[in-house]
Amino acid sequence: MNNKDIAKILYEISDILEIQNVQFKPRAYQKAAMNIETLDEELKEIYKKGGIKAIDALPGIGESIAQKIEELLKTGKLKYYAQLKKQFPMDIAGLTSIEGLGPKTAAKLYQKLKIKNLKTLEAAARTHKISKIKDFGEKTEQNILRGLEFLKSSGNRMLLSEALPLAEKIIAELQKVKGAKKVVYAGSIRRMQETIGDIDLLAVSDHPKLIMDAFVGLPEVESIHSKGETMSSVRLKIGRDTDLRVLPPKSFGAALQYFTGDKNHNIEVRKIAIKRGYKLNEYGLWRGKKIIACETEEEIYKKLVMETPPPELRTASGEIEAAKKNSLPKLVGYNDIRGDLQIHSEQTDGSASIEEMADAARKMGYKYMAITDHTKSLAMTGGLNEKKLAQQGKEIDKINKKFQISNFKFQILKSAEVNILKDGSLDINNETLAKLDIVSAAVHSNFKMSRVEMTARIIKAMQNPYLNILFHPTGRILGRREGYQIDIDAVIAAAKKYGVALEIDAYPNRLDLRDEHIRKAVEAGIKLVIDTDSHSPAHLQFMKFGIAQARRGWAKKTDILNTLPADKLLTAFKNLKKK
DNA sequence: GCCGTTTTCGGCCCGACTGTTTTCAGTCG
Repeated sequence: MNNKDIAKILYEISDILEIQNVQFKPRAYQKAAMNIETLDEELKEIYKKGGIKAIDALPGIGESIAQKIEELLKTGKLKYYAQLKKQFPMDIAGLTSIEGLGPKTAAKLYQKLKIKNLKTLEAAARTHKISKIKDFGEKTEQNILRGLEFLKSSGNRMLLSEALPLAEKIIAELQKVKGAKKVVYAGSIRRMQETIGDIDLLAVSDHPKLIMDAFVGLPEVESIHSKGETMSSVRLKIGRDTDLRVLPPKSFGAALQYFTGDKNHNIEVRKIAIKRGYKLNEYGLWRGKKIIACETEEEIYKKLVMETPPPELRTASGEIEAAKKNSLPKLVGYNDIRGDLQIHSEQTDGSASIEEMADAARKMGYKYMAITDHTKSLAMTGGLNEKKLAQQGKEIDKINKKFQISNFKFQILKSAEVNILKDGSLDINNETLAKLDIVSAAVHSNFKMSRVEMTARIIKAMQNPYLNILFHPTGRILGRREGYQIDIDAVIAAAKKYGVALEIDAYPNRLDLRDEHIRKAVEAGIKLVIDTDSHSPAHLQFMKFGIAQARRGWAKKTDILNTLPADKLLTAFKNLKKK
């Protein structure tokens, strides 16, 4: 029984308690489930080490839920859950994945029509049995059928790199509407989360109706979920939902605050407001019937006696406590990066020449970049061997000389994405590695090793005296694969011991390290780099996603080595090795 | 059922929109 299984059961208990109109408990179970999902250690392990006490100590989990987890870990079953399930034996998670269908509706459908899952739901909707139940009608039935179609056609969430340009395009169209003073994105896009469910937009306008009409009439819109004076929700043709809120100009800051933080952040902030005798909603911070702050986010947070957390941090994971103590970190900025340390050329699997990539990097305002082609054991990319790496080095020397003559103040660093073999050795000899400016390495094969073996393999590679950076340390690909099993704490400890920096790979479907790993690395005091893993000039633009990832991991400028000028960067790598 | 800068007891975030009915429950973010 792993964390996912346990969380799923707790979510289901929450839903059933919700159906039974139990007060407060649903939220408690939901919170516990959410916290369990984000743990990076298995409850099984935590229990083995610290027993029920250690489980009880986890946030959102108290005596009662801890006991239930213990029962699940020991027996694989939970009596309390089985009892609840007897009354409501339907697939609640499946049924409630339909937009607009919640646990209570699922319960009614079960009680009236014995609907247990999506299959029986569809059959009932198609034969018009649903519209005949009391409290249900024609529209509800249609909405259920539409929801079923949507589920069949859509995948999970979209990448930030897909959502951001789409949001920007819609914003550009809405800004043309008469009376539109401001249109911005909020929600998970403003937090720069790695994946996005819905797009949340905010507009400020004195003519809300005009902008709402324009919004639901956009060519990208497929259908309208709801349309009101201040809020509308649509489904786009690409199968994604977008919500727009229109507010009076004065409420802009309050609305931005309200619609940026995730649910947990907002709950926490509103609690603080209540404690201080206020009420906080999307129109402002209220004392009684009087608004005392609303125009900017800063004045609202200030009235609550705290700093304004950067949007990327607003997930109730410590930023509120830090903001109260004025101890929020000064995060690495979107303009702090001076060079990109993972770039591929056409000599392996890139699409452009070294010089073309360098031109693109200079246009980004960088002072340097590293060419990191694959090495020989990655046969499918035509990986370079020792001889070809030496040749590439000579070519780089020539281009650098040319740049010097043109007074470009830009340097190409010699590097490589060296393969870590199954036994943890590198596939390029040390003599050749010694001649590179920076040595980076990554795992590209044998992904399915056990956690113990994979961790040992990577740590062995980190012991190589020439290794400077471990690229995309977990190997995960968003929407495709989990990543290999590693003990991230052990890898971080090894990074510290052997003077190796860890990469934050900015490629939109990698974003590897993950935010919580970055945070651990920062706390452990190890150094990081942010690279794009570019295979074409256009990919260099991905840097902002890597920086966002670093920010969500609480990384400061000083934690990120490629915020340094080239000479200091190379010295920093050397110094890491001396320790 | 959880939690603690009001608290080991008494609180627990907030509002808009829909659908189906006539005043609101359910859902969503």
